[in-house]
Amino acid sequence: MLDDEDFAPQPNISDLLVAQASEHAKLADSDVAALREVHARKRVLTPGDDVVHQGERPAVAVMVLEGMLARYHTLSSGERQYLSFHLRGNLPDIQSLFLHVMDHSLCALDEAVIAVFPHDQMRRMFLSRPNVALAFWRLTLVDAAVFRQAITSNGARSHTGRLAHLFCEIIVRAREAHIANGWSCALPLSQGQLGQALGMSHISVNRAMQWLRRERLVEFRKHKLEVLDWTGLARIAGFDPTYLHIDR
Amino acid sequence: MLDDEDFAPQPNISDLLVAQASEHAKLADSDVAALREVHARKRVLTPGDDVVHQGERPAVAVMVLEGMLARYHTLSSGERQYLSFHLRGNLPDIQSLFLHVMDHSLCALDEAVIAVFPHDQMRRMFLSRPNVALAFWRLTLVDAAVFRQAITSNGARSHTGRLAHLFCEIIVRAREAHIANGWSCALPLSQGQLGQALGMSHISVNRAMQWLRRERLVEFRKHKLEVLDWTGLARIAGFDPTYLHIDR
DNA sequence: CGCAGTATTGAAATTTCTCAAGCCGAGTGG
DNA sequence: CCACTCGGCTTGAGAAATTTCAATACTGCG
Repeated sequence: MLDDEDFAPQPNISDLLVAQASEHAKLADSDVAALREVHARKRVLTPGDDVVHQGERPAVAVMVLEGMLARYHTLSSGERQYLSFHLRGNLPDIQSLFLHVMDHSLCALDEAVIAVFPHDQMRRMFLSRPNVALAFWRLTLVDAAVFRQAITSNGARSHTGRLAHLFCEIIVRAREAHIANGWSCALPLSQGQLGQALGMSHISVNRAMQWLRRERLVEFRKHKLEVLDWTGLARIAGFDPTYLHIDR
Repeated sequence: MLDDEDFAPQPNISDLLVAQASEHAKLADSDVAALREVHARKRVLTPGDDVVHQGERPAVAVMVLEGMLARYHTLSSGERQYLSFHLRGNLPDIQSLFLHVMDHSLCALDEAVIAVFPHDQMRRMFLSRPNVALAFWRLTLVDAAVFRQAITSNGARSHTGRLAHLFCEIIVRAREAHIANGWSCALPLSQGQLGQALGMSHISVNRAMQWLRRERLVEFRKHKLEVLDWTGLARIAGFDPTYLHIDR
């Protein structure tokens, strides 16, 4: 069977991991070498596949290589609340290294490919290479900042504001991860799922979407997001990219 | 002027810091010694005082000694969204060590006392004592888990569910921090502020509160929370303490 | 005592959700 | 190639939840 790499070159796992860490701390050559020592397995997911489930105690952590993953809570009612979305390079369950039982689940939203790292290898590396630990720590801190924004979106923004804000965040992060095409990128979510992320019904999502469309701010069709008017969209969203901490 | 300690013995700063770190990682004697080397300043706050403000680049991090602090976002409209509440022992802006510009503010909710630690001392310690770094890392991960719950509360729970959930979280954390008195503890928030935390109007908070009261689940008067029926409250809230990761 | 901030109440205005139906496009099997 | 189905999108309208507005208590404090 042919590997994807024959068609669309996938980033090398180690390269991506090093790139990710380097965004968050100044690494010495020895740090980079240590990172390259980490042994990863690749895994392909189909839409809806759970990587880990709420309550489990995983022994591995993953990095997104292709496609999109999401974290979500399952309420006792069975209702689902999406918590965050994860693009190439993200490590959406790195916290499981230290928080042993999962307080949420992680699933694939589309056809996705992930790299799987054993916990013990990572832990060993963090103890021997404090710099690397700090890099990944910072990465989890940015995660937390994104959660904070979501609280504010769900708590204080209008429906259109929420949707616009999510679109802003996704496109900025996609561009940052070099998986955007100018001002458009993949966003494999239905309106129903958007509702489960933003705390609104799919009907409300639909109406907010139409408003953004009528104002010629964004286009969203067939799982593809296209920002038509960045300035306008960011204004409606009240979007301030500070919280993504793309500086260091 | 008399020090508070003459009346209500305040925990020693170093002890509290060590206790906090020990909850999250197994520390060697040398780790503890290093922690005790950190030099802290004490600071007293009055209700409403900001410790750091959104946009600033603090050079220090703080730990709560007495009273309660809160993180919050300020929207362009001027509206405020509370993000989290912090009790004795919490380090509510430790992330500022690595995320240099604050994406939110931190304020005192009542008369509060904090310990102030210079960033550079902490950073030095983290590099020389990876174990300690891991302990504080874990602490920020629990923080993130609490944010995730807040997303779900604001997004998917009923009004009474949200209020009940917040109450559950606060009482559990207060008991954990040994600042509760059985099933009651301080909670220096007005109904309006609760609304700004839970994404609902103060009227709705009032009505949810009355419902919880009528059901004899909780009592909340004069900034004091009293849980009358823990099981009932937790059921209404859909509260599962897993996310607080009080295990290790 | 009176002020300021908070809590409470009722009712109208508004938003949001639910329900129900129709539509559209992609994929399937005859 | 077309009819059919399924899922997701769209629309409208009534029901329900929520907010806003307005007025009235209550409380601690100077």
